[in-house]
Amino acid sequence: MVIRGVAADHVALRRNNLSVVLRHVHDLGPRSRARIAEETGLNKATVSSLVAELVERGLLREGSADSSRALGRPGQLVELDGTGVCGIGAEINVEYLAVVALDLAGNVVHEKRVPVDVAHLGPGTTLDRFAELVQEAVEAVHLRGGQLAGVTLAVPGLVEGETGELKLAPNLGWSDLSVAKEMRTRLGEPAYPLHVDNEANLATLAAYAELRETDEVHDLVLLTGAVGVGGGVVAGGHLLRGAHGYSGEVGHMPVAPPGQSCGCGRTGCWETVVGLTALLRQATDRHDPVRDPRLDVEQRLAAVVERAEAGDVRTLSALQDVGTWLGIGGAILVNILNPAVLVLGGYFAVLGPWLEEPLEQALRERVLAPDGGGCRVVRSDLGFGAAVRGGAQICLDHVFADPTRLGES
Amino acid sequence: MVIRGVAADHVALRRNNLSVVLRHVHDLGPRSRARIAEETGLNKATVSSLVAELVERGLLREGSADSSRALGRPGQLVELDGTGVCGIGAEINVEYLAVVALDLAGNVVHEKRVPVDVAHLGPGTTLDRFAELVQEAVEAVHLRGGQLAGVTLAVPGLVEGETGELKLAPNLGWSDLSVAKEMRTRLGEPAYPLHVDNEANLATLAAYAELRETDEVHDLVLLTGAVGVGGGVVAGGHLLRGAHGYSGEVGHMPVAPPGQSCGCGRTGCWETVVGLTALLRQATDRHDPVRDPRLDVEQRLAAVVERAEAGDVRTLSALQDVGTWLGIGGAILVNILNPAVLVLGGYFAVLGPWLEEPLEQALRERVLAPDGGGCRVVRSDLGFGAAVRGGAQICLDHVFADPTRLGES
DNA sequence: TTAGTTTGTTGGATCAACAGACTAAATCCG
DNA sequence: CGGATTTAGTCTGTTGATCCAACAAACTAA
Repeated sequence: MVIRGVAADHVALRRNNLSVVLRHVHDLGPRSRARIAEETGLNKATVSSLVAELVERGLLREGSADSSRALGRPGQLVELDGTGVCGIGAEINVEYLAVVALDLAGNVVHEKRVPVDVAHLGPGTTLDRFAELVQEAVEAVHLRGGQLAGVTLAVPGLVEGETGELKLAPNLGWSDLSVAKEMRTRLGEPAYPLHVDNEANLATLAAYAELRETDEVHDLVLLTGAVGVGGGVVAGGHLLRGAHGYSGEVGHMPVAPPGQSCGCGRTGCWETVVGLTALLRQATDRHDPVRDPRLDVEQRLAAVVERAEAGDVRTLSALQDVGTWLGIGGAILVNILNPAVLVLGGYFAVLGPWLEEPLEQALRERVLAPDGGGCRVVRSDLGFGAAVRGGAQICLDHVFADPTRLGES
Repeated sequence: MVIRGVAADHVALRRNNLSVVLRHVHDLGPRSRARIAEETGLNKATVSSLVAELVERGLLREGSADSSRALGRPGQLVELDGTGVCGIGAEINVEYLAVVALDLAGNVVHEKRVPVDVAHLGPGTTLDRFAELVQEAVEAVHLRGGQLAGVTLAVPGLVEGETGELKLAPNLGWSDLSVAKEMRTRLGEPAYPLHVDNEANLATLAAYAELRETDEVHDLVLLTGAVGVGGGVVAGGHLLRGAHGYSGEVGHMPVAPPGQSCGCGRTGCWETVVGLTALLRQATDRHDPVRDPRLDVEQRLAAVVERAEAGDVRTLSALQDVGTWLGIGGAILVNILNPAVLVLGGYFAVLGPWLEEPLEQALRERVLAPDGGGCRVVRSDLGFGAAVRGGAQICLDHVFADPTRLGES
């Protein structure tokens, strides 16, 4: 179906086919008009017309001649014109602010990350700094002569779907704050679309975009390990947001034996056995510098990796345990959602080599469907920049879905 | 975003708008052409043309004059013509075979249910009987002069999405059986579409269709209580199937203390504390006739209801416990999926009045989002006929999505 | 040089939605 | 009672997008 449930006319038809051609070239790479026609089922003449409009709008451009075919007149390659349009993703997190601008081809146009102690700074000052960071990126995009498709802000907390209000961000100590409104004011009521979304959701979208480049995957679960555990779900090619945007809260599944108390006030939460804190508690002594939360996370993780590589028994045993617990909770998710891929992000990705074996074993044992429901475990290599990429990606997705939206406004 | 935008032409445009008008009349009831035009945004002339084609195809019909408006020429009401098209849903379950035929308006055209001990009978004989049951329904539809949109078979087990093969049905003791193929042979290679789907998934669709009649709900979770526990998820208006169709296996979440051993071979599974067996174990003595699995489930449940109503302390305490455990597992689902509604089906619906209070309390305590993520708990009143209704519904949904498909074939 | 192949464009045909004029059928009001 | 007003639905012509078939262009191979 063209457009789900909405009355359509010539304009919608054209929009749909523009989107089909643009996506086709993006997903499958440069190719001639004739080939696009053959592969999409559109008529050659129609493709010519669509390509002309997309070139006009600065989304496609004519490339070199196609010399790959032996016989006949060679085609003129049509390729994505990345430079014309950019999307921006920006993130507030416990220890840093970050921003990235991607062009339509997915290339990084601008990138910045500053360490910030958000909890100490408070919302007002943090958002001031955050707005400066975003404004820099906006200017960088304009300096390159690109159009801005939109800005998406990632926050580590519950974001109300309709209003974009931040209901609760326990790790920041914030609650009931309209980040969108505050930022719009600070950015001078900008004309471009500005959205707010959950950090794990956006990281999931980034992982999805990356996986799709090589695989035909439309169902995945992302688990990001930090102090807590974040989760995101793509089901049937759509990000699962839930009725009010509060989906993906996997950290507090009551699967662990009552022991350590959790930040949420209960015991037995999953993140008390798979969070970074849990790993370090088990792998190190109290005064081990690796436990020091004032140090940079990446450096502390590097130390753990070093010990694991050196064969340190206590470290390896802790990793084994965390991997198994990861599998116990992961099996719940796989049983409910049957994803094609379980993506490990955050610190799980860094320590993946030691976590995967016990994790996969636990999955095999506990997933009801044969062969673990066919679920693969992969590590995301986007690191801690996944959320900002996903935020920028979501802006670009709007352009791919409706190439006519830009240029007019 | 559509999974993959498909190239569209005039025909697709027309199909889309036919679908829009048909759905509009179905969802919002009889109304004049002028009103349809106003509400959908289509042109008056276009609506006239679309309605004419839908009448031609036997999906809509002209009703009486609309006397509701005070002024001006009264409109001719256009209403759903239920009689023209039917969908059939049929179910194999542990204790019975069932079938229902629904017309486009959702009215029951034919219905039958026969008690059968499937595990004893074995696949061959069971499918023979099942085919007879379906054939009767097909004939009933033809006798009424209706076109058959399709048949969907519900089975209590894991159904592989692509092939429709039944991988594993522990409660039937079946595995790796191509139910679709077997049934097609027995039905004489019929021309109508024949699909196989998981019983809980189809029950979920039925609940979704029912809820949508009154509410704007697009995210829900269904829990059906039987010996085990089945689950189904609708997210963003789409049934969540997972990569291979194995989604919704909620019964084996390891949330219970290790005690009773589960049919899957492990201990601690959710269904060992919320399944019907668990309730009866706690509420009754060993030789209580209510425990006798040879008796009809509905009668045994009626006895439990009677004792609860009479204020029997042991029964009430058991219900309280099951309700709490239902909430503990339910909270996991609500945290992951953030549904607008949690629907209780199967025996949970029957005993709902006693389960809901402890269930809702557990949800409030354990769901991270404020106010339980806004999730309501409701009882389904479809009883054990939910799956067959959902199966018939799914056939009709295809007609609503593409009203041109019928008539031609 | 010529035949064969493939690309991309052109002009006409088709089809569906749209806009506005027009007819139809009711109520309101003098 | 009859004209004004209001709303419904149809009719006619226009617009716009795709498709089709023919054709010119560009290249290879013999």
